[in-house]
Amino acid sequence: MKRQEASENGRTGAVSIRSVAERAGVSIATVSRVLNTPQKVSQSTADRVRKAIEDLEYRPNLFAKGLLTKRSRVIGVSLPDIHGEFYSELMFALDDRACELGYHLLVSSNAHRVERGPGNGFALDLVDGLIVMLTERSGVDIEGISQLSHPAVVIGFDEPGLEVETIVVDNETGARKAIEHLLSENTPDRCYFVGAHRGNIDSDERLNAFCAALRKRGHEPRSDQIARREFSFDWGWEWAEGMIDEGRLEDIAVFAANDEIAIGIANAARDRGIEIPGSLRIVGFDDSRLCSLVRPKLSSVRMPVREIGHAAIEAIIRRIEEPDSAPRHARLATTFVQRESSGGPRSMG
Amino acid sequence: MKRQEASENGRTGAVSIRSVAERAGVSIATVSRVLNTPQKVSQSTADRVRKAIEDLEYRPNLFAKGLLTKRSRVIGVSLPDIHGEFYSELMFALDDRACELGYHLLVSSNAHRVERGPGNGFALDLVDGLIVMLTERSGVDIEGISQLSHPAVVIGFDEPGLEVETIVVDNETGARKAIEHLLSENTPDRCYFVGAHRGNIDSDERLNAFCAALRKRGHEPRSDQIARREFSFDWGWEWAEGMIDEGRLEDIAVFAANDEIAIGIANAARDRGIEIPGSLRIVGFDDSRLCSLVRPKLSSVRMPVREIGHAAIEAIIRRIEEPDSAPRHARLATTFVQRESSGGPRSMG
DNA sequence: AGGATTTGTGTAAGCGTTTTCATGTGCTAC
DNA sequence: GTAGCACATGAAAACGCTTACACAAATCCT
Repeated sequence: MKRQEASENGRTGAVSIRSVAERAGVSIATVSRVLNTPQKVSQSTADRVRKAIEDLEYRPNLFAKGLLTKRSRVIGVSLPDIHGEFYSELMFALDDRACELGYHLLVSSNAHRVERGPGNGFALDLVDGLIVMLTERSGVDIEGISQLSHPAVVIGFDEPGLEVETIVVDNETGARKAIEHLLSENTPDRCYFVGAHRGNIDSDERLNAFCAALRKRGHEPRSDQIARREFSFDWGWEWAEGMIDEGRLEDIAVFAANDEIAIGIANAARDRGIEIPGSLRIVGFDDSRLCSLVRPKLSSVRMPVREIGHAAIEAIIRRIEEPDSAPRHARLATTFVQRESSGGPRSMG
Repeated sequence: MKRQEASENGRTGAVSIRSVAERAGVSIATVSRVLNTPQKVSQSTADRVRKAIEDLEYRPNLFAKGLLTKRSRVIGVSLPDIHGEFYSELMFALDDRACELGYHLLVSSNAHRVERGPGNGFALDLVDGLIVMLTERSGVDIEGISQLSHPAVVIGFDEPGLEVETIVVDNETGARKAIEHLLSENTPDRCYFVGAHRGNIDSDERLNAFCAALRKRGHEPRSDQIARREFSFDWGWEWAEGMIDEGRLEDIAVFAANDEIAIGIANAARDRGIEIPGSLRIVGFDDSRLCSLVRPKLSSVRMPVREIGHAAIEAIIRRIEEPDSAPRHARLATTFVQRESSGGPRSMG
């Protein structure tokens, strides 16, 4: 209705700070102050200005503002090629907290675009800071990230003495609990690890926990107890088929590096009449929604996804607003969630 | 190393178009032309300027640029509270195409923030256009959306004579195929619909297709053949339990409005020893990854998620770049994917 | 060959803000 | 009374870029 009211100012149709100033009978400086430092403006003037702002439906031009302040209240988010529940949960968590704190999210899943170089993609220069999630150890370019002209927070990768803020998940805690649970009924030589390819940070850490637990029981893991390829249902299935063909998928325990692998294995086992958890005990990882959807319900290790998201936003905002504070390094715990697929003493959820 | 080279220009440390101009011995206008309209610049000058740009690692300030051009190459995306595979697939599709076309995504899942009003959230003024996805018929505020000062594209809602560009899924095509498939072995009076609450656009459309198919067979759907609550595993489960208690979950067919509901029903059935697809035939909707993970594999109707994403980006960019073109209205087909849970003649996937 | 055109470049006027500095007003304090 | 001060406001200078306009040099036409 009163949209795009022609400003007395003439020229451009858009309503600018100038139109507001004229309507309120003050200078543009005062309008600006009402918006940014109201305490510097008398009550009566402020009211008049606010009225004008409302009448005109004035909204400050963010480009002009950004030009001066070098701030956009936009956070760049670069996620790896992860799918499903994890992705959406993380995004919601990021978005949640960002909104709460008055920031916005500029996302690019195509992580490669973090690279700089004029002309190219990531509107790197629009954002106030960058959240980068990593899953692979290789091609990390942590150096590059920490030398960006913007503050950055890295999710998923940590290393002593890193200059950027980091947030990692402590795969070890939950994994150990899970494996010990398996070891309560299976001997170490009958426990298996099925994960993603070497180089995947999480898979590797989970494997480390696996090996450590076995060694603690005095058993050096044999190479055939460890299988690695990818985080997929098919890989789990295929591995299980192989094991079954060799008659080795019985009376063992499997620690899968994620839920999809675990379910692949479980499905193959069931199709071949192997009882879970009777003959085959399985634990997955991620505690995705899948766990309660499949039968038997899958024991798993919970990732604190929401917490990661919240922490990442808080971290990046801290770095944006207090660039000189020392970068922190957070480590969030994982927790074992026992369900049906691993049998054992107390059963829940 | 050569980061933040002090510009001969003095003042600010950052490298601006001015530093480049000085280094290349040209005016800033020429630098700008090299970047934006190279054909207006002689080859030799252009080379010199490009060299300077490279040396200085110059990157144009997007705020200044936006201030003039009123363009940011950023697209706002507002998604409803959807989770899981669908969300991530859609985001990837959007991101993919957006990147390809040189745009970026500013997302806000908290859709409410589309509302305008000064001071508040959505960096509405930074974006060149807006993609809004809707799932509920109520509170649509389509008017509001079409009156925004930016071009907009609506996903999921269409209505004759709408001023905004729209992209919807044709629930009907796939749904009809699915129901006809069920009707090939079950009589219309033994077919059930389990969906989300009235008002959810997709659930309602799927229900319509369900009713239409039954009527075409000369059967007016009884109210007990239709159950609605929400898109959740638990709802499916609960509904199935109720049916089982009344001894009515046998020798029937169920068309669930999404996969989660379907799986809830299937799990409840299996726990109670009802054979699928022997005694109970089920079809879900969405063709999510879940379908192949559960046993029996779930027949479903595929949503063209990638296509939606791509179409949305292309649409919004068209509206941004040719604001005067007539808004289009796309309707993307859904397709029935037969698996195990619905039995029937040919079995695949 | 001389004017008309084209081509390449520079000058300068903004774009809509924030912010420094100067100015003016009305106080308090001597 | 007037020096001193706090407070509210305005004028104007940036911020880094695009682009209309002006102008010189090179190119074209008859």
